[in-house]
Amino acid sequence: MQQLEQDIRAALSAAIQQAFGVTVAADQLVIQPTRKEFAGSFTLVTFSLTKALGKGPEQIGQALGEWLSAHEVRISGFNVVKGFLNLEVADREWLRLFQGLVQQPDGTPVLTGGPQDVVVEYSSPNTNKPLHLGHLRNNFLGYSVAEILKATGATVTKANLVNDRGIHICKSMLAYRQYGNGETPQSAGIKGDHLAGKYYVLFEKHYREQIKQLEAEGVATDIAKKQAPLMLDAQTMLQKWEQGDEEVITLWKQMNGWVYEGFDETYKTIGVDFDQYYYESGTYLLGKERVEEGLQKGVFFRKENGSVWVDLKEEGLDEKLLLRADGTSVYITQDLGTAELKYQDFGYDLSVYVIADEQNYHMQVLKAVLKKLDKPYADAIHHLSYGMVDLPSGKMKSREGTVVDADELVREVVEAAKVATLEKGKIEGLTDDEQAQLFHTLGLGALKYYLLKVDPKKRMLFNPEESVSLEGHTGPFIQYSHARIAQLRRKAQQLGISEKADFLNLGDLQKSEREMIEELARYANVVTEAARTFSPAIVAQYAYDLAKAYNRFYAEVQVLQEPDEAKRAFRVALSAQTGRAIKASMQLLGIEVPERM
RNA sequence: GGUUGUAUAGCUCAAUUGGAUAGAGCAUCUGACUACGAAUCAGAAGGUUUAAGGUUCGACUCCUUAUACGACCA
Repeated sequence: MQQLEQDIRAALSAAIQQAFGVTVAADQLVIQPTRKEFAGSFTLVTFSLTKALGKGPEQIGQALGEWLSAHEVRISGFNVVKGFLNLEVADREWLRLFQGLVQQPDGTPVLTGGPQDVVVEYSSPNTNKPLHLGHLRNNFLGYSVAEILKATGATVTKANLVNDRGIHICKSMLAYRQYGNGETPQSAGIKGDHLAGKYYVLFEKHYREQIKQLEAEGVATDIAKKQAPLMLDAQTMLQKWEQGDEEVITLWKQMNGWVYEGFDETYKTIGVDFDQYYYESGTYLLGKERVEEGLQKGVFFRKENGSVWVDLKEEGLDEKLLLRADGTSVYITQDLGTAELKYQDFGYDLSVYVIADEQNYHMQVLKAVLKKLDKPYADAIHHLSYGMVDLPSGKMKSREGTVVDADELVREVVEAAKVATLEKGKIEGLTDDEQAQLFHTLGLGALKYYLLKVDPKKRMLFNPEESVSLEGHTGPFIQYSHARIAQLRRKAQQLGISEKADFLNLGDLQKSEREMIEELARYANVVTEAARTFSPAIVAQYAYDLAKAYNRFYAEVQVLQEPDEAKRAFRVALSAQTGRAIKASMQLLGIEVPERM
């Protein structure tokens, strides 16, 4: 397709030279896909040529159309509508293109000339509570972007930076020590991450009670928040942690260990993985070294109280704190360390951070600080900034208990898929294990597709009912098309129908056949664009377009009943190729496709 | 207060980056299973693209101002 467009551009450029004696570079021409309501596949916008050629847009279209029809065999027809020259590509050319696609092995990279060594950091949870809906968007985005970049031939490392230290973890630990009675995930029968979360909630509850009590005693709210005994205890615990207090460290290791087991289970269930883990406890010291480096280079400065700052006013940002007066690190300190470590480990030419857009400013600062330090990898950093997920009831707020838990949500979507699938009654003959696997594939397919089809940059609304829907613009709609193709191929095999034939001499194509080939031919463009813009939504839209086009084709023409042997083989092959394309696209989204459903 | 993002059909989202009559899904209405899987397909209806100006042959897209909602920085 890309090649075909290049050829058409070149031909148009030549046509302009011949017909008007003016030179216009091929890549300057404005070419776009022809809109559905007109005949043709490629459209030249001739408005932009009127000045250079000194003729009206319609006149130009007519002249170029005639020249191409006469001189370019691949153009079988044309029509001019106002300033648009619509070009029809010969069916034989489409078939040639199709044959090329069929012969391409699965997993052939789409070379884009983009970055080759990439690190994608995503998920990056705190260890004081379990994953929620917002994390799911992050995880699905990160996994998918990594897969998309891989599809362009890049070597991609998926990294997870675990925020395993800080005041929030101490809160869970403190509450556990006070109220836990030695409970463990095993003894309580709950996942480790949920157990930690339980004590975090417990801390918040008692903490709030203490604040209320202080307020009742006449203490001002902001002071009460700082002076509540639980908060003081948590801060003491954090200091002890930084000093390496044995008891605190032991408890910290124990609780984090539980949390990691819980996370691993969730990651496995939702089908994401990581090649490399980083822990903030292991990078914040390295970050402090970077701060020291900046002081020595004279790009950072120390205030009277001993705190370290960087002046980013020239970059359009403010002064930014890098290290507290007491020498303890802040978030950005650790990020400086992690960036350095990642570069040491992988020497990337692109480092993607999948982080919500509430941290846009923070990420700008990080990049600016690394530039101040003259780090070679500063420009390779890309913040994949995604919008937060809202509920119909508004923002998710842990304080108000409106957070949608990831594990629970996954259970619900799988259950919904199970109910719907059993209702359809099309899966007789599958074992219990196979059925369970299928429900999981469908439920997760629905959820992932729902979260990935929206442009990452945009804030999105999570509607629970729509997220488990199996009809319309959904994951299961696409999965269904794949299952139907798989069924068709099984039948074709039973009937001894070959998928191989000489496609080039089939004669005229049906409209739905031609459209199907055009869709299939777009794949490389789609991957290129998705990689360039870090947008799985583009792939999601494409997978839907494929399924939609196939369903139309399927309704309009007969495949197995087609009397002409060559056409029959072609349609089976077209179906098979569509199945491959759907599977490949969905894989880029991290979504499995079933053989039946 | 400063910086920044968003605003498209009743609802949720698109619009190939400045091109044709702004497209899908859901919801509503109509039609298609004794044809290869109806989780499907075909069709109807639904829009002053928040508002007002501006640039352009041409604006949902770019510029200015205003309004609403969000995020961040104090």
